[in-house]
Amino acid sequence: MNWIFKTEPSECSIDDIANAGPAGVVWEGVRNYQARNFLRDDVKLDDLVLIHHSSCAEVGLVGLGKVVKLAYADPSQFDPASPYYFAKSSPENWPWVAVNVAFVEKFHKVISMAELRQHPQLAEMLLLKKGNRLSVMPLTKIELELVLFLNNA
DNA sequence: GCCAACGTTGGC
DNA sequence: GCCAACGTTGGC
Repeated sequence: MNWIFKTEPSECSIDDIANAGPAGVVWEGVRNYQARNFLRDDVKLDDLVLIHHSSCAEVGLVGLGKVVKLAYADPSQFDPASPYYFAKSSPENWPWVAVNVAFVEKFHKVISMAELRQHPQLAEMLLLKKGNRLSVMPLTKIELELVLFLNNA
């Protein structure tokens, strides 16, 4: 499948992913059950991931990554020093998973949500839905291909 | 910083 | 298990 992952660039930007090398970055800190279920059950190796910068000056799609490690226990849930620490997690029983995401490409420009909204083919894109707060969401092949086309347009 | 939308919590 | 109150997300 194909995905959009949201990230705050102050925490993990497309450049950080580019600098992480083939092992990728640890995609940690997902603390929503619906997003967790996608990560755990549906995200597969080599799935392509559009990277979306949120809560920043230039919100939008900034590049492409791919999944290089399947879901495993999110290490941050066990780390009291982490903002993502989850006190109820134990080594035997933990709810939160991480995957690793490696760099594929950085877009020539930030593709804003306003630009995406101009394309009727993207009307059903979850990212554009009102009130959507999922940080991990599926994307159709058509939607992905159109975004990649827009990057080169 | 505003605020709509959604998720979570907790009393009952 | 209902639902009001509260907290968080995240675009604008």
